Amino acid sequence: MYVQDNATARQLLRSFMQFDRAEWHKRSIEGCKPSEIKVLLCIKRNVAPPTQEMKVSEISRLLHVTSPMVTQLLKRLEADGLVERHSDPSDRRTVGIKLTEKGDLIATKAAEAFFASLHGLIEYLGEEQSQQLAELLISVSTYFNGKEAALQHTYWSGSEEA
Amino acid sequence: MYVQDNATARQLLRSFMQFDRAEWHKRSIEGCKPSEIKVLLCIKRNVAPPTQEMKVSEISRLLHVTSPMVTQLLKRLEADGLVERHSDPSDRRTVGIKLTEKGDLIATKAAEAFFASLHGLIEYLGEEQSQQLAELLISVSTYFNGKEAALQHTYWSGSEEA
DNA sequence: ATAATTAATTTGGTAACCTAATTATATCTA
DNA sequence: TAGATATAATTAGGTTACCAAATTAATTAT
Repeated sequence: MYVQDNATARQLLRSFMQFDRAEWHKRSIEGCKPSEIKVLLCIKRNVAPPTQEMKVSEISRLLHVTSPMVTQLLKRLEADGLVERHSDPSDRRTVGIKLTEKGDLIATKAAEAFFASLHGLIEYLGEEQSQQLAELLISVSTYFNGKEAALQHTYWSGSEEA
Repeated sequence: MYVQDNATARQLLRSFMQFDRAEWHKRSIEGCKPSEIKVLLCIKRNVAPPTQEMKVSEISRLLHVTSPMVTQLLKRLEADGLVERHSDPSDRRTVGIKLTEKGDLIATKAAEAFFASLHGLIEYLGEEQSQQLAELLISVSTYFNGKEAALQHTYWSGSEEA
């Protein structure tokens, strides 16, 4: 059984392993660790216009990490002067989180670096193949993580959660 | 600049993030952690016929992890009775590593689980798309990690290192 | 015979996550 | 409206998967 497919399965597995080791998001930028950069970008891309602030729970949901993890990351970012926390007067359990000027600058630089790298990739693969790749990877995520996962948005998606 | 491509770049980034979170190799099997399973499979797939043994340095090279890491993993696997170490009499600095019967059994089970999951994926995506995906991911790795990376084999590749 | 090299190991980190328990506040209910 | 319940964030402590530097032991090269 599966004799014919074995070659494809092995190729796939090998390609997954290699992609896993690929350094597309493992670099520190301006002294920020990858996980910290993700938080900065998440805030930059998802703040609501009136206050320009986000809640811990929103970041947690968008990045798919627990709120204790978000708290820890924010603690470091605050110590580095990249975000500010203000206790929300309308619900004092929550905290409004906002990028500082410095934090915004680093987020911008990080986004530029990410997109420059991606544009290089798109040039390398070609527009059409790049789009196909994105579609295929979403299908793979759907297959492995169940349908919900593929519908969830990450921090760089401009659109809102369903 | 890059205005047209921005949508593609964002889609790509989102697909990468989602794939990153996909649980295709994050499961423990039979009490073995993912990293331990990788070592077991690496040994099973790459042992040389005469002795059925491997060296730490070979595992390290094939899995792209440092030898101290391999040593640590082997220590746990040995404690669980899944591998055996024999000091090689022809070069007593090195150690021959071999799966025990129990280790071989778990490696077999792990491989079966991996491939069952992959065959499901191939069915889901279709044979042709699966192959295209594998090729695209290898291209992406080449782009991000440099040409050498794409030529290196992982533990499931039946073929030998170049 | 000594120096240099190599293989594996020990030691002591780090990054990125997690769960459980705690604290403070808000909301619901009797 | 007082007490019970729920929710947001944090603190505390643990895990996995890695790494670099130093060490030990054995081999090879001068």
